[in-house]
Amino acid sequence: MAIQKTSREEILKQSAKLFKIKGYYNTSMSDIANACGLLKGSIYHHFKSKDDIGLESLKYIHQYFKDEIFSIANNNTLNTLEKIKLLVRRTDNYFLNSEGGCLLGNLALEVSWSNIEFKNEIKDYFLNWEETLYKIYKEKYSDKKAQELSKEFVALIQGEIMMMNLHNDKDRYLKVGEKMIKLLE
Amino acid sequence: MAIQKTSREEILKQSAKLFKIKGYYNTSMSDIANACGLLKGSIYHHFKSKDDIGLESLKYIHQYFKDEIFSIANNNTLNTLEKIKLLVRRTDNYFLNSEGGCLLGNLALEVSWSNIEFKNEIKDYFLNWEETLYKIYKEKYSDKKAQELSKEFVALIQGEIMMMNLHNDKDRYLKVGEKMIKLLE
Amino acid sequence: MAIQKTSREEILKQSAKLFKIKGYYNTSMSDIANACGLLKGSIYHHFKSKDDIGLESLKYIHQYFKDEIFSIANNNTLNTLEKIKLLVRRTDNYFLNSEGGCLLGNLALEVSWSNIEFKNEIKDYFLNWEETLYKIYKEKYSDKKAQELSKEFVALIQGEIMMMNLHNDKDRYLKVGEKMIKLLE
Amino acid sequence: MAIQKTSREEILKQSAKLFKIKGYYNTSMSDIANACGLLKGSIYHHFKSKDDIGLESLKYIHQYFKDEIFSIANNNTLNTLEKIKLLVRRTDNYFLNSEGGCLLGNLALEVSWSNIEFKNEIKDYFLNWEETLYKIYKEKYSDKKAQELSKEFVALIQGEIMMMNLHNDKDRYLKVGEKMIKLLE
DNA sequence: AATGAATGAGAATTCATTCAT
DNA sequence: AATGAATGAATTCTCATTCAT
Repeated sequence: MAIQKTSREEILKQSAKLFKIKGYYNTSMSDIANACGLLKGSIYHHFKSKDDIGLESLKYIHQYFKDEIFSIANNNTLNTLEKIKLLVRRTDNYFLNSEGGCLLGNLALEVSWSNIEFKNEIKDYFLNWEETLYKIYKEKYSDKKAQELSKEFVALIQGEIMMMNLHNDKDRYLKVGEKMIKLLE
Repeated sequence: MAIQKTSREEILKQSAKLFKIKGYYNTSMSDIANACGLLKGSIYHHFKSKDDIGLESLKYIHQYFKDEIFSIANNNTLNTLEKIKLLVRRTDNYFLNSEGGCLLGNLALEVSWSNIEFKNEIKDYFLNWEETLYKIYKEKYSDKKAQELSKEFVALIQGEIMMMNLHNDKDRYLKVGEKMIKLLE
Repeated sequence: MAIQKTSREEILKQSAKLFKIKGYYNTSMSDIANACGLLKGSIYHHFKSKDDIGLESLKYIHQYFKDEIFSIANNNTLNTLEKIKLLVRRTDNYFLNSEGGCLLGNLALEVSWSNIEFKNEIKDYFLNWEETLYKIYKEKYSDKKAQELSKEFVALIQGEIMMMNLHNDKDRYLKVGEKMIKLLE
Repeated sequence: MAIQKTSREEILKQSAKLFKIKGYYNTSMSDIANACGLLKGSIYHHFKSKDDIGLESLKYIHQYFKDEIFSIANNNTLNTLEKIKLLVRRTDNYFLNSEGGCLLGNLALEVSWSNIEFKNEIKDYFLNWEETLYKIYKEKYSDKKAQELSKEFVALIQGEIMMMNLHNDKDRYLKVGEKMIKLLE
């Protein structure tokens, strides 16, 4: 997920991982400090609060998706099928290789009630994702159909990630990607 | 003052609601006691720990689904279409009228890593749900197709509940029910 | 230790046993109720507080010693040697057959600082014990020697009970009794 | 406010004192914190639990005895009589000048049933003490007699400390030391 | 006498945060 | 930047006690 540049980034990576697996409220500043090889107090050199880390880690992952995945829709050097294939590959790569699924999705249910900033970041992320798929499906489908497909796939992916976490089985999740591609073949 | 103020079931109802909205770790025993009009300590008369309440509330909602929704698949007085329509109506009724969506789904991502008993209860719930849909779709579709549809709908419903919570918009969620019915018309 | 007459006595027996083994502060009213097959609340029908039970259980065991052991010194049907032998037999019987040693001795160090009534009861018990031995040794030894022997044996017995509890070995404790007898043979 | 207010050792000293006087279960973390001029929570910076403090305080006092008292047996610059005299002086010094008698002895009866680690530390302490006396008495007595004397004195000292605490009278306790010395004159 | 729900104070422990060094 | 001692509020849980039934 990019090379480590700063301690700040390392902290975000480690906390994103912990939040995803253990949940936001169940992850303590000690857990984060431990994971980074720091002491609790030292974290406050980089972030002003736990909520700050929470929001920044959401933004960090969101940015990663923007850079690596959502940008594909605007890549004019690829045709429609190539776009969706690349998108699926990159998405799978993230969700399958990083333990615990989707940070923004996992936190959506836990924190969006209590922290409006978190909720907005998460909403924004999913809207960006829908928009990305919409742009790609628009190349072959009607506006209405593209709208429908993009929204449904985003929801379905989240649902299947939940099931993948529970049942330790990647098959159903992978089927979604295949289905997304098939519709553009 | 030894008059029974609160039943075990009332505590489960209140905590299920709180867990769903605020999350498990972010809900304190004080929150639960407050919601029940009791003092913190009094809760321990009914449950031996917070985890006990957590597990029992999952079981309580799971049982509600078994009784009210999953049982529909075995109701021989209804035809296939009537079954799915009743199931969708009852499901909508629960998810739309109780704030915060689906307890088992919401907690799935937050707690299943840290509490294996919670995870097993949640897995079981989703398997029961899939089985229910499978039985109904089997009446019209092949085994394979019925399997696929049931699993996909369960995941999709969870995904759409997540989106409904985020975007405060019931339309997408309601579309899933319509789609479930249409496939059996 | 006498036949059960009342629930009250049963509660005292059970709490004496628990206090001896677990300590006073580490024994809860629940523990006592459990051991008696009662519920917590029911105990308050018989005793007005935990301290009440504590004090009464000390008195109960003290009374048992008065009746069964300390009275031996005044029994004119026995000669000196018979007295000490009976006393040792009865003492051994109590300390070896009831788990955990000597209630009054065990609690002496734990509670006498915080509860003056407890402390006085325990002091009285040990003074009665010393006096008993004194009377017997006076039959053969000088006043001064009898004083010394009685005090030393009481202390030594307590020390050896402590060691018996720790090392699970009755030999050293039993030696004290033998020594007590030998001095009067 | 991050200046070190209290060292680990200071906490051990204060808790050893409190445990000795009030008992282990009757001493709260607040009591300990108060005695150290800290807040409850701050103690956890130094120790991970109350049991941890309990065990470490036992070890701390045990170590003090090893360093200051038990080591005397191996001091080849002293003759037998000098050894026992120094040992008695140092022992008296500890038991008479520190309120409440002997930590390990006081806790022996209260906690050894419920905490096996405590029990083992306490057993070890008394075995070390016996061994120390054994080595010294061996210089003048037979193996068997030395064994007997060492064990008896250790038990007797504990018994007399209990009586000293109860009756507020040091005379009996001091007699034990005199007796220990007389046997080597 | 016994029950069992409720109380309220207090227990041990955790946690986010601060700050002098 | 990092440390680590300290804070103080909050958390889970326990306990002795009360009292209507």
